[in-house]
Amino acid sequence: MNKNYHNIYEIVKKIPYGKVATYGQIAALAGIGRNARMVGYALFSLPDDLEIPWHRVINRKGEISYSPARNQHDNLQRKLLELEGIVFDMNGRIDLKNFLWNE
DNA sequence: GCCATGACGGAGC
DNA sequence: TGCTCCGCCATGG
Repeated sequence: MNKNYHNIYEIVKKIPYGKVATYGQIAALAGIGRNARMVGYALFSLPDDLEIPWHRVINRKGEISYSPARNQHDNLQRKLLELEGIVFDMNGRIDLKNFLWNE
């Protein structure tokens, strides 16, 4: 467990209600810019118990990305986001223009 | 220690 | 926007 990983969690927790952030954005803010993949790794190994809004973290396309292992929870993340007022288009994507978190 | 894999991102087409 | 290729690098076999 690195300090950077800790930063990732801290940053994800800072994402405001009704907003989303991309992996690259999180990585940049955590000081590990190029390691967007590590952000995904970190979140993947994250227990659901903690109060970390992992569902507000998406890929650059504005779509929810998830591991095959989490496949059964695909609608969970989407549902959580919809509850926050985030709208999905017919392709299941989020309008980053309106919902992307600007620090 | 090498090799394959991966919640990704960006450049090029 | 989509697809492909490449770069980055932690993690596991």
